[in-house]
Amino acid sequence: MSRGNTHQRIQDVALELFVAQGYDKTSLREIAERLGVTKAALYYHFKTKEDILLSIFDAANRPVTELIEWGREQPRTLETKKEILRRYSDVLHRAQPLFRFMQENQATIRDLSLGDQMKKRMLGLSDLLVEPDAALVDRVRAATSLFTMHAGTFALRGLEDDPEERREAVLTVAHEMITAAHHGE
Amino acid sequence: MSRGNTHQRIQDVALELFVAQGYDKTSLREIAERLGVTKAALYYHFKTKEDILLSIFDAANRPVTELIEWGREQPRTLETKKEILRRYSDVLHRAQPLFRFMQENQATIRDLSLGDQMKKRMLGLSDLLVEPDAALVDRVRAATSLFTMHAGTFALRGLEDDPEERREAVLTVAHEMITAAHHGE
Amino acid sequence: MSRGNTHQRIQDVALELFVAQGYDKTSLREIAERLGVTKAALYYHFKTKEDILLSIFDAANRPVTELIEWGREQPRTLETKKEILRRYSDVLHRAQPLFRFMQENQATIRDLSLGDQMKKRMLGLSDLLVEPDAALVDRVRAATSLFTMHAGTFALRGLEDDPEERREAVLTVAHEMITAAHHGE
Amino acid sequence: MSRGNTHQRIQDVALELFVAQGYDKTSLREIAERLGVTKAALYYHFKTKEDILLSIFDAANRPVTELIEWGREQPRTLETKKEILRRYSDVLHRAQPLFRFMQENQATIRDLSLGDQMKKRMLGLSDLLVEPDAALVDRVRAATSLFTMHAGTFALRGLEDDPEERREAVLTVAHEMITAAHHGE
DNA sequence: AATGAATGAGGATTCATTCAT
DNA sequence: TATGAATGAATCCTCATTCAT
Repeated sequence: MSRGNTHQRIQDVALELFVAQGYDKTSLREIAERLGVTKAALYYHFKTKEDILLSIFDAANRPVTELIEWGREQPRTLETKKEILRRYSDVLHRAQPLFRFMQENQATIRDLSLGDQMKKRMLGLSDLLVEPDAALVDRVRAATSLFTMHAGTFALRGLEDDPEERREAVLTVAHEMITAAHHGE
Repeated sequence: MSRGNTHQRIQDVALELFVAQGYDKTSLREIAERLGVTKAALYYHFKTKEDILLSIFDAANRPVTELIEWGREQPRTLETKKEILRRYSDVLHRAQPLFRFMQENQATIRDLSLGDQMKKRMLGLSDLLVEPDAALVDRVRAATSLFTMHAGTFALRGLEDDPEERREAVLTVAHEMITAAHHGE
Repeated sequence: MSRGNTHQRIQDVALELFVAQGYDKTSLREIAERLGVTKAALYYHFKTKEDILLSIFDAANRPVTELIEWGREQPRTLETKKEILRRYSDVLHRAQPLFRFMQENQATIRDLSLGDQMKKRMLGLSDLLVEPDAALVDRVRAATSLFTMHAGTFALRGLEDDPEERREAVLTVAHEMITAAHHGE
Repeated sequence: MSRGNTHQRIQDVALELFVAQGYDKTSLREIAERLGVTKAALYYHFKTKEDILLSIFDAANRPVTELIEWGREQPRTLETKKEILRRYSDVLHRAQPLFRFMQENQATIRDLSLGDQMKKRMLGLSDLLVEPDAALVDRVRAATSLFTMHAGTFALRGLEDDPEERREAVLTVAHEMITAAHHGE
């Protein structure tokens, strides 16, 4: 029953606590206690606290990477762009906790090497949505279509609706933005 | 010239460091050292570390409060809404460091009583931009117009342009969103 | 009664424990407990554990530095060399614990920046005792005269005598060596 | 080819690291990693960390024991004493790393039961070089002749010469000391 | 002959905070 | 208006060691 799943469990509990309290305010003691293991056990599985976080990221980042790769092979039509946003919406919703964590702990992430990784990923996505030499307004539109989806997933929880409905609304707005950006070109 | 302005200087240095490294990773020792005073001196001026942060917020929040109050007295026309976004853009740019800090330290802010304050402020603004019973899409549009401006101020720094130009582009896009939201109603 | 003498007391107790158990095996907890203070108190007075050690060295190294300076201004006669050894013997006996510590913790000292310091000091002394271009045997003799005194102070405690007598015997032998080295030149 | 020689390899790597970094600062993890095995594997071959060190000593100590035994059977002439120093020089140079380790980690060795062992060995050697009831100066001379050789092997590396030449010079000086001690009797 | 998983004890260090002066 | 001295609690991390497999 202890078949290498401790590794997993650490990641799960860690993410849970990181999301609930922030990375800095979550101590390894806490993680260990929740798991019913010693702090030292964590260090058997991960070299550092940062390492735990990185490993979680790696797992959750794969879908985004795949999405970017997929996008690169598509024709750069409006329909493609919409599909990308659709898929990104999916990814976001599937790994909600992680993305919420990223949104709320930017300061921490910045100095954790993750900063660059994330920036690159975002730029990679952006590049699929507008030509780099597009008009400034259009580039803002494209970026905004992405941000809308992030914001819509985490920050708009005030609009206490059926989450699925909200998700669709957000996607609609994002599509509008990308459509405008596309025609601007 | 050093008459009671230590209070000020503490706030300034603190904000600077909070922005640069995050709240959690900034220690009182650091702040004190930069100022050439003792940690204990900080405690003469502020009751706790959190207090320093709160005092900074209070100062920077007044403009937003004023904006909301002003908005409440205006007719709810599209032109008013645009003006609100224009003014909010101003506020954002004038207090950039603080808002950037808020953006990057959401996790910290959340448990610091500031969370609620901020949420209320955002909702206050939102309420000026859409009726609470508007269609979901329109509410998303309104929220997005605000988020766009936040994102545009901090996160879009990759689009290395003349900042003034960028600010205008962002405002343009925000205006588009609020216009759409307004007509949807 | 708490007049800045804690700094002193820390150095004293630390040296005592470092000598008795070695640097690595002496924990800050131990030092603090012996002093009836908190570990944190140590950190108020010294930046790191290494810092405590360094501060002790600085204090004890001054006499050696002075001796070297004095030696540089003397004529390079045999009598001068003997006087140097005599004075060095004094220094050694006055700061016995520290020198014993150095002798027994060379491995530790090596990576603690102290290594170089010590090497330089020994070479400085050596240079007063032989010309750098003297015959190899004579250089060995000079070096040995110094080592004899170190060994004689700490390692020869087996020869359970009156320490003062032993010290004189050691000095005699050292003098013989330096005499031989001097005539060899 | 990997038949039971792991035992050996552990000793080799351990000594190498002990010499390079000191006993305390060398962890079993490090040793294991260098060997490409698990820490647990070390425990298959040795009961404790200390055990590894002891086993290394045992191997290297035999020659000294043999030298002492040989010395006991010889007539106590000056020539014998010189020969003992000559042979000791050999032993020292053959097991340089180990002896260097002992020199630099005396503090550690002291509490590791090795302390007594070493002390006895040194006294055993000493006893071959002077009568226990000789004049104090002569006993100091004898002890010094031994220390010279230790110092000459490790600490005099500053005198960057041909090592073989240096070794001879050191032996010459040691011989002088023992000669003086012999005639003093 | 060796591994994978874990532990318990302890290490140095940092932090926000307090209080007498 | 500040400082000097100190604390208590917590932090991340490392280590030698164990044991079932």
